[in-house]
Amino acid sequence: MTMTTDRTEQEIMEEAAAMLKAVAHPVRLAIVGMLEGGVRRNVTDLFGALGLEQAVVSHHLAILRDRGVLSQEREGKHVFYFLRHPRLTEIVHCVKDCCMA
Amino acid sequence: MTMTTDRTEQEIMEEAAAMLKAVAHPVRLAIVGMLEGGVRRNVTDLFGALGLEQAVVSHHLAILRDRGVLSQEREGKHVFYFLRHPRLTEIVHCVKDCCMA
DNA sequence: TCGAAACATGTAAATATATATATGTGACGA
DNA sequence: TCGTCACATATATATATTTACATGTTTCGA
Repeated sequence: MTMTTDRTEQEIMEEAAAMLKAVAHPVRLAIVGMLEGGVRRNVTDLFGALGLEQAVVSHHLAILRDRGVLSQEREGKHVFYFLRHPRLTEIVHCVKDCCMA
Repeated sequence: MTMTTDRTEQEIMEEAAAMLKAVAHPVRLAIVGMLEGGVRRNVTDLFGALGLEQAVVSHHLAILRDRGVLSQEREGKHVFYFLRHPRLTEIVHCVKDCCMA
């Protein structure tokens, strides 16, 4: 008899909220938006486009990675980041649209 | 010559992140989920269904109201809450799905 | 108009997050 | 193997959020 990890609704809400919290920051929201459509971008690319310091962006990338939003892959000297769940850009569009309206 | 309030991309991201932050909490995520489809629910109804104290739920409702997520309307002794932007439940579904996967 | 029902707000302590800056580490080429 | 490019992590302080609990306000019916 396998023990399925059926989380309670409350546990699911806690995990979902934790992931959402990771995205709920202006810089991190922008990063997620920049990775739409399965795009992979390295740190230099990202911090250049964002106009922020490298350490700042690395810090935010670490938060997104640790909370399950992003994955990373090294290619030589560069580390590329991409969305673990491509659907997550829906959140960016939805919240931006709701803000504008 | 009318002065259109064209916010910078950064300002939009800040507003969007602030709204997202309001939703990024297990209790508030649950509340938003309970208001899907234009449903209106009063405070007694909500704190009963959530199994939480009245003051706790009122506190979270105030955060959601102040950040533009919910609207309220009084009807006699009851205050009904509902989503200002019905689309926001998309966020609940999206983040829950991504968490499960 | 008094009391109770329904809801809101205030306060304080614990905890988490943000921001800035400094330093550390891994990979590659000369 | 040494230097540098690309990136990660550490640390400290400031600020915000969470949580719990107490108290305040509004509305309606008796």
